[in-house]
Amino acid sequence: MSDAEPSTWQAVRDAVLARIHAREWPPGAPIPNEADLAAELGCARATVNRALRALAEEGLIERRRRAGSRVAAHPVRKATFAIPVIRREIEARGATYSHLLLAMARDRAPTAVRARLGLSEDTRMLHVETLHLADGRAHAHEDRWVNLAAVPEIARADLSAISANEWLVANVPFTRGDFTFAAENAGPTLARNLDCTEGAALLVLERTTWNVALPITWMRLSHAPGYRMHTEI
Amino acid sequence: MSDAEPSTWQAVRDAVLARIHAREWPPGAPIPNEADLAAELGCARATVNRALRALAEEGLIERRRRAGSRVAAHPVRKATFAIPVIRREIEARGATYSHLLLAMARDRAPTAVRARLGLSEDTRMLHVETLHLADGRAHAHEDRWVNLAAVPEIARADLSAISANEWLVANVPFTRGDFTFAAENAGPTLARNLDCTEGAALLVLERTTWNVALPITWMRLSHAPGYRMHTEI
DNA sequence: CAGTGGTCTAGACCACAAG
DNA sequence: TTGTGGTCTAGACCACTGG
Repeated sequence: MSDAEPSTWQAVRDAVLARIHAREWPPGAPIPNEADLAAELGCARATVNRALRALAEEGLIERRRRAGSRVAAHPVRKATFAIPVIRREIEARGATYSHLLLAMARDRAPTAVRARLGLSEDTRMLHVETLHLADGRAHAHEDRWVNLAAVPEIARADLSAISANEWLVANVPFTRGDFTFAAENAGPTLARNLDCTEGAALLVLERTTWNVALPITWMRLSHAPGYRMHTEI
Repeated sequence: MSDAEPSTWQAVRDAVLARIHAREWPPGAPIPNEADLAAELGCARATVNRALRALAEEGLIERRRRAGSRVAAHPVRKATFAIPVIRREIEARGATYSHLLLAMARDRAPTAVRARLGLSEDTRMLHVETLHLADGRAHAHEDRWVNLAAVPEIARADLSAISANEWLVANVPFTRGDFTFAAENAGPTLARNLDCTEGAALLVLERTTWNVALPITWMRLSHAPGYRMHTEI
């Protein structure tokens, strides 16, 4: 039959993958149970389990107790984006990073921001505006509101030396985040900051961050025109 | 000390997570080795391994043989986007899906597309233009080139009944994909197709797909203005 | 109720890279 | 060289859920 005893979970994964790709097990079809597969491939059930779990995490098969495993009918492949510190993202491209602290003040957050964070009207917040530069040219504009009740220490940080982005990543743990990608036309202020024409299409990333149930910060990152976010499967 | 015997890998994961969040093990700090942790928490090393592997996959810790595990200095959290069949994405929002086959013809692909796929100039390709609709309103415009040498059967498919997107997902296995997100201003043609103003900012997704080394298809999906892609960590 | 995946264990060997 | 993670095994029990 197949090759001699795989016995490593990667080999089991590849064997299953091969049958899926060969349409021996077409989309929607059931896969033999772990015990049978283990017997057939000559390895322990735990090894098969490890392989099938990996495939399930990739979205290629679906597993349910008692119901067994089947090939995903609609292979929802998952693309994963790394959300790094902006400085490191820029330096990874071989460019030089710098940033400008455009504004920083305690203020009352706009209703939309408070709603996102689930905060009441009178919560004290810190508003920080930062321009991130790559090789001296505008890379992205960051508009951020920080919940001072959750992170009072940031008021004493020198955000012109370390960007708010990096300070928060290094100093404040978070457990949950919420991301939204959108495309927006540059308004007059953003156009000036990003040194681009008004109306240019910008890739905008909005992020809300919590530590368990405690809202930490809301951020909107507007990238300069031409920015492309890339990933592979 | 800590709570009584976790003994489940999620409990081990949470215990480690708690110490990381409490800065007991700050970013960059080493974590005890698996054997020690297992002894301390009163469980098998395999259980600790399972927990630490999960944390490593999330990007919260870094593991290296012989060097041990340490808390990630720059927690590169990973946001994963599901890339579903467009019809299902729309139906999941409770809207009704439909699509229009705008154009379909054998043609020579533009240089840029051929370059992306690594194909020679005289490769026969199928060009398909599709408009995806949600509740009858334009959702996204799909511009697609399919490598006929890899997928000859698609020439006989009725792409007005099943979108090329869905037909390919159901009928052609792929092993590797390449994604790019960008923001672009709508040109006159796209503006007409998407029923929006010229210059509107569009979220554009480009995707190239291979089966092992065989190029399958290149696609550009331009979403109507206002579309937001969302994910959580 | 019973079959399937989910997990834990104890022990073992291996591969890799830091010192 | 040697400590650390990576993995496999055989056996066991549990949790969930479909019939």
